[in-house]
Amino acid sequence: MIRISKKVEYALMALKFISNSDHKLVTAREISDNNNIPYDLLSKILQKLKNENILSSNQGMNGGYFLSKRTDEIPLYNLMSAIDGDTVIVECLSEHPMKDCCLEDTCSIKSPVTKLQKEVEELFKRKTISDFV
Amino acid sequence: MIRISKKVEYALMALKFISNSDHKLVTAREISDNNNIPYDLLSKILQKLKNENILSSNQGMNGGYFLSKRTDEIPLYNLMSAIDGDTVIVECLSEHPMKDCCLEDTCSIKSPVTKLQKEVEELFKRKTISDFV
DNA sequence: TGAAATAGGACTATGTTAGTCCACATTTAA
DNA sequence: TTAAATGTGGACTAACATAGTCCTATTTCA
Repeated sequence: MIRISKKVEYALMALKFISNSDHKLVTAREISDNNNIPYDLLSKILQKLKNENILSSNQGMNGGYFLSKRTDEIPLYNLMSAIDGDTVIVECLSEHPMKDCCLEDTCSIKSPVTKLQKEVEELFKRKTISDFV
Repeated sequence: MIRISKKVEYALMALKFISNSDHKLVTAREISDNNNIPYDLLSKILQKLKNENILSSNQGMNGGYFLSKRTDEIPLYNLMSAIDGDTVIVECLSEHPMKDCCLEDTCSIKSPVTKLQKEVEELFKRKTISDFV
C-alpha cells in the first residue's frame, strides 16, 4: 500500500500553522494544541525538520520555531525524507538496503520498477509545501 | 514512507512470467520455482488476481493460470488494489476508514492532500502491466 | 534561580506485512 | 475408481514498521 505517514501529515499541519503565524516564533506546544497532535511526537518531528534546515529554532524561554526558507522552496520530497528516511518504493532501491535482495541480478522487474520509482520521486519533488499551506 | 508491497512485486514478477509463457497454462509452482517466491504466499496472490479477473485459472491436474486480458489493459492501480485493498495515501481518504479521523472537518490539509492523492492515483492508473513485462 | 522552551535517547503499544500451515475441492490420467 | 497434481481458501504466526509515550538533559530569559 502506498501511504504517507502520520508523521508527514503532522509535519504538513505544523508547517502550515507556522507559515500562517508569519514571522512570529511558534512553540511546539502551540502547534500541538491547535492541531490536536501529540506533543512528544510533534517535538521529534520538528527537531528532524530543524536538522534538515527546513525549520530553525530558538531554544530557551520565549523560544520556538520558524521557517528557514520560503514554503515554495521546500519540496514535499525533502520533508518526507527528513522525517521517514528512505523514500524508495521498494527495499532494493534503497541506498542502504537493510538486507540484500535474494533475487539480486536475476530480478525480472528491476528496470521498470526503477523507472516507476523515478516518476514517483519526481511527483513528490515537484510538490512543495506551498501547495499545502 | 511510500512503498509498494512485496506482494505487488511478486504479482508483477508472476504476471511477467505468465506473459512470457505465451498462451501456455502456468502453474503456481513453476512461477514460484523460477522467481524464488514463497509458494503459499504466491498462491494467495494469484487467487486475488483471479478474483479481480486479471488472471483466469483451470483447476485440477494440468491446471494453471493464464492472463484474462492483454497486459496493456491492466493498470498497475488495479493490481495494487486487488492485492492490498485500499490505495489511499492517508487513512482518512479511504472509503471505509478503520477509525474516524479525530481532526474531522478542522483538518487543515485535507484539500491539498486529496489533490495529491488524485495525482498519485493517476500515475498508477497510467502505468500498466505492459510497462513491466 | 526557576520556569519555559528545545533536544534527544529509550521504551512500549499497535497495526501491517510477510510468510506458514493445513484441510479441502477439482481435474486428469493410469 | 483411485492417486497425483493442481487450485481454493481459512487460520495462524513471525517479523517489522509506525505511532505514541516517558523521562532526562540543555538552553535561555526574566
